[in-house]
Formats: sequence, C-alpha cells, structure tokens
Amino acid sequence: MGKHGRNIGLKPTVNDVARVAGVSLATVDRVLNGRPGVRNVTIERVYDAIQELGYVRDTAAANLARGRVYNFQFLLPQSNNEFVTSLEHQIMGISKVLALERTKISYEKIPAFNPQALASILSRMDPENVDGVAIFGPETAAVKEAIDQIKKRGMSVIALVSDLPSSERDYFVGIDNLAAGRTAAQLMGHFLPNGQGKVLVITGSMLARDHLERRQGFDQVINESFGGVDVLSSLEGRDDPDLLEKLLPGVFAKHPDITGIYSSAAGNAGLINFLRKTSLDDKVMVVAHELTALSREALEHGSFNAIISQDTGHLVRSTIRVLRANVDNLPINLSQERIRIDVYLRENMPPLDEKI
Amino acid sequence: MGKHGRNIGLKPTVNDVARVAGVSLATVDRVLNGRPGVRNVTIERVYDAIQELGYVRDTAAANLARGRVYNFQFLLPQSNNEFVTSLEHQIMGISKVLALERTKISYEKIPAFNPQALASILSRMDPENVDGVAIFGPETAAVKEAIDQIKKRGMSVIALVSDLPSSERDYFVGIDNLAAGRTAAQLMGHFLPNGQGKVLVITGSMLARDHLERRQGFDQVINESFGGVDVLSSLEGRDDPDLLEKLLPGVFAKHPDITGIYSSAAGNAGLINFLRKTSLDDKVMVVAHELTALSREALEHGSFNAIISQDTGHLVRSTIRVLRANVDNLPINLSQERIRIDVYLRENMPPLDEKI
DNA sequence: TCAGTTTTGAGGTACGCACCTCAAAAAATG
DNA sequence: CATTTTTTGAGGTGCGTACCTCAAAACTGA
Repeated sequence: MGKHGRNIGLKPTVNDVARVAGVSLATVDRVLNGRPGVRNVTIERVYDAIQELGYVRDTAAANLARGRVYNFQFLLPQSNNEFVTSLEHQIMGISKVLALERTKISYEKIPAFNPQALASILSRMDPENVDGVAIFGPETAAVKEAIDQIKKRGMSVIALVSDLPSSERDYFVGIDNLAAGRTAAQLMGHFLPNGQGKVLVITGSMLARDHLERRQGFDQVINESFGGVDVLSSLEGRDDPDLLEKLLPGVFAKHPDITGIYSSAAGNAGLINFLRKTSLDDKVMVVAHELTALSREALEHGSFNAIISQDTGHLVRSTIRVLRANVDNLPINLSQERIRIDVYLRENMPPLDEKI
Repeated sequence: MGKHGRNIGLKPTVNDVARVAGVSLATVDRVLNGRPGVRNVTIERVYDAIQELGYVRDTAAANLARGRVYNFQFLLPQSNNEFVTSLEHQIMGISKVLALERTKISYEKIPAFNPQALASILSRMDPENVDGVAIFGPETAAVKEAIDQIKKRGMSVIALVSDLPSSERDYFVGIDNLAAGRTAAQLMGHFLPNGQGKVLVITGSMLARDHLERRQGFDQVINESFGGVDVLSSLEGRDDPDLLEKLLPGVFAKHPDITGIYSSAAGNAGLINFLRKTSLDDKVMVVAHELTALSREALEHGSFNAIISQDTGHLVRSTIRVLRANVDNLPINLSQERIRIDVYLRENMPPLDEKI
C-alpha cells in the first residue's frame, strides 16, 4: 500500500477527509484546529466531507501529537468527615492511573460553608495551569459570580455532590438529592414500628443545596404516605462530628420520644458516638447517608438500619470523564455518568476496599 | 532540545529505558515485545531500568503504532426476557463509541440452558478473529472444558452475570448472587405483614449458578432472621415469560395462601401478567430482579415492592475494560469493576434512558 | 585462533494527528 | 491591469511506540 493508500473499511482519517473535500491536508488541519486563513466556503466543504465520511478525530493520536496534559482541580470542603475523606482517597488513588493518561488532578480544601473563601480561590485560578474545576460547595451569589467568570476564561466547571444550577457550571456530578430524601422517607416509614413516631432530621447547613433538597424530598414522602410520622425541624450539624455530638443531648432532652433519625448530612461519627453512649442505638431507627467504614460498621451492628449512598469512586471517575469530554468538546455518555442512589441494608454492602 | 533530549520531569519513554539500561532502543523493544535474540543478562538489565524509572508503556501510542484492533464477543442466552434484551441494547449502544477506541464487539445468542450448544460454539472460536469472549451461560463440565481449551488458544474469557468458577475464566463480571439473595430475603422479611407468610421462589434453571446462589442466600437469611416465613421449593421458569405465566396458576391452586414471591430469575413479564389477571398484585409482596421498563412500571404501580438489580450498562462496560486489560496484560481497578447490588424502591429508580 | 552463531546497534517506516514554514495560487483591491 | 492580500498546498518534524532490515560486535565451540 502506497503512502496514501485507501484505508478500506477502516476508520476515516484526516487524509480521507482531505481527499473527499478536494483540499489539502493542511487545510483540513486548519479547519479542525480552528486556525485562521480559510475561506468559509472551504470550511464548509471540509465539514461536508467530515459528515459524509463520519470522520471522528482520534483523540489518543491527537493528544499524543499535541503532547497534551489535562489539568484538573477538585475543590472540597475543609471538613474532617468521612465522606470528604473518602473523596480525597479516591482522588489520590486514581491519580496514578491518570498519570498514564496524560491527566493530572489535584485537590484543595476550602473552609466549609464559606462562600467567600470559595469564590476567592476560584477567582485566582489560572487557565494556563488548570483546564477544569470540580466544585463541592455552597450555592451563593458570590460563588455563582466566580464560576461564571471562570467559565469566561475558558475553564470547564463541574458541580460535585451539591448542584450549582444558578451558575453556568457545565455539568452536575452527583445524585438527585430530592429523590434520595424521598427514598430515605420511604425506608423510614416502613422501618418505624407501626409506621409512626417522632423523627429527627439532621442536616449540615442551610447553605448546602444537597441537604435542603434531601429534607424536601423526605418531607414530601412522609406527608404523602406516612401520616403517623412527626418530623421535627432540622438540626444543623455543619457536617462536623464533634459539633453534632455536642448538640444531640439537648435535642433528646427536649424530645425524649424520638424514635427515628434521618441523618441527611455528613458527620456520622458524632451520631454513632451519641447513640452508643446513650444506648439509644437499638431503640431508634436510623437512616443515614454515605457508606463509609464507620457507617458500614454501624449498619453491620444494627446501630444504623439503612444507608443511602453515592459511590465516591464513581463520583471522582465520572467527574474526570466529564471534564475531559468538555475540554475536548466531546459528547458525554449520560447513562454512564449518572450517579445511582445506592440503598444499603446489612446484606448488600459491597466488600470493603483496601484504601490505597 | 536535541533528538534525544532528556525529557525532564515527564513520563519516561522507551528511549529513557534504553539510555539507563545502557542498551539500544532496538534491544529494549525486543525485550518489551518478547522477541527473541536477547541474552538473559540483557533482559534483566532492561527490566531493572524499567523498574528504576517506573516506566509504563503508553498504550495509546502502542496501539496506534501496532494498528491494533480489539475483537470481543459476547455469548448470550437465546431468551426473549428483558434482562438479556437490555444487555443487547447496551452492547449495541456502546459499539459505536468503542469503534473510536479500536475495539469491535459483537454478540451471539446461544440456545438457553444448553451447555452442548455453548461448548460447541466456543470450540469453534478462532483466536485470529477474537481476542476475548464474555460468556453468560450455565456451568457444566462441557462448558468448563471448552473454556479451558479456548484459554489455551490465547483468548481471554470472562464469565458474565453467572460465574463459572470451576473453569479457568479470567474474571467474573457480575454481582455476588448469594448476597443478592440475602438482600432479597431481608427486604421480603421486612415487607411481609407481621414478618410471616408463605413465599414462592421463582428460579430459572438448576443449571444456572446465579439462580442457585440467590436461592441459597435467600434461604440463609430467612432461616437466620425470619422464623415465621415459610419458603416453598423453587419454581423453574427457565427465564421464559410465557412458560412462567402457564405454570403459576397451578402453583397458586395448590398454595392459595402465598403472600410473597421472590422472583429471582428473568421472565418478569409472565409474572406481572399473572398478578394482574388474578388481581393478586396488591395481596402479594413481590421482590423481583433486574430493573427493566416492565419491572420499573410494576414497581411504580405497586405490583412489585422492591427490585434487586445490576446495571446492564455497567456490566457491559466493565466486561470490555477487563477484557482489554487482560489482552494488554494490564492491571484491573477492582473497585471500578465491582458490580453493585442495586436496591430499588419506588423512590430511587433512575430516570429512564432512551434506548439508542 | 578461526569460523560459525548469537546478540546487539543503527537506522528506517509507519500509526493518526498537530503544528510549523515557505512558496504558489487565487482572490480582492485600486 | 498590476499590486496587494488572502487563501491554499506541499512538505517537514515530532509525539511514543511497533516492527523491520542490515551490518557490526560479541560470544561459542573446536
């Protein structure tokens, strides 16, 4: 086969596009990479040829040629709860593998529930060093502004875990928190003896959209289906185990007849400690969020009765895939990127992974 | 930078390995690709250099150079149940994307529960055309033999959905079916009024390992925790909706007091039809397997009360990744490939994807 | 030590693409 | 029309690897 053989039956290449469009390789290249100096008519002829052949750029080859390195950054709340820790582990764990795929990731921890701090970090970001950011943070005007600015500078932005729909973020990687709250209520309703009782809802902060949505969903289903259940107003634990452990005695002093707890936020360690100390753990039905070493153990031993979770490994991998697709201007496989609302009972917990 | 510059701070390449090992590029290449004509001492020097540098072959570049095309085949049971159909959809859907990644996949349907047919297809497989096979089929001696043969011919073999541990298959992509059965029992036990009643278990075939394991797990938990529940012997539906619909009336004639059904196999269509016709659907608690358009609708409307499921998209994508890793002799990310036992209640069903 | 064999090195081509330069061709301008 | 400006083509180099050839060097055995 000569230098420019026909390449029968295989994927079309830039050479095929050039031949079909009746232009030179250089011109196709200019069009594909948005370089100037091509007439509009010619540009269209090239795109027609691309259409006709069904040409798709070989990203692996392109990245090889370009020496491209993707640079992504995660911004996580500075909180010592297990969910965030698990995200960190996943990020570190995957970074070695990603190095082989020309993508560098790093993460930074930002004071939790502090929109100003987050906004200021965002505004200092340099498009030269960062191609995309994944943000796990509160939705406020300042953050929205910062995101919209960063988008203008050409970076891709992903909302992680908690959506930021008011901003121009490219995508949200996380679960449908309203549905998660509804699921929790469905479980709680079934698990409470006689379908009735007084339920405490623990939340993180009113600034956290994910927590608000969970509460909303929880209330919906309780109202729809479980008339006998009385839901107290939310206890704000700020995702902080220690704070939570301090607050709970007061709540139970006021409401000693609580029979159910929906722990919709992070900070399970504090809750578990409290339950153990007070021996309340087999008197109170607990539906909690996020499967971690701790919550897994609590489920195993009956302190927790069900766990709603989202796979942190999936969250991180999905974020990377979406960010990469965004900077490459490629489509996203929605069903692959949809994060499931996992329901764990004692029986279906996945085996514990060794942390790397 | 000259032709053989130092490449500081970046990933080491074959050139770096050659330099450090004090041999030529050609020799490194011979070692890496297992070509003959290199002394053992030299081979070791090369491996030492690889170790020292932490060199990892750039698979993208290697595949580009080699013009490699992965060729994988799925073998699915010839059954018109929705689960298998969903797998087919996923395979077809992903094949376009895979074409861009130099991998071709196809599937073939084999008479269900017919070990001879499966074994004969396997033995006819040509390593020239197929690099790897994913098998969803029964575990018998004939199949085991055929798999071991095929392995000897250099193909990679994955057990899909139902494990084939007696054979030399490289990997199993699917859920822990024992745990799935246990989960089903846990749900059933909680959902049955007063925690007691007579439960029918529907299975596919005694030849199907996954079904056997589910039954086993189900019995375990019922015995451990739900003394008031009486479980009947399995009804074999052969994953065939029509057959199942024909068999069920007889069972209910004999046991009119059935209050729970664990449908551990495929063929939900037949079950749903029967329940609707006989208006049993709100008298009987049903825990079924696999989220499909049909079972989703049944859950939505209360005919089913819970669904245990495995994500077919994940199954297919995972299979491909593992097969590719196998033929490339690369490690597998276990936590990414672990298929979750999904529990779906009405509230946490994922939105319906448009089939492609 | 010499011929024979094995091992090694040097070099090239290719994969599909990005990016560069220079000159030729075509179009726009006055 | 000639001149300037814009557009296009031809060609090369490199990304990291595979795979090939040929000759030089290093070992082997007798």
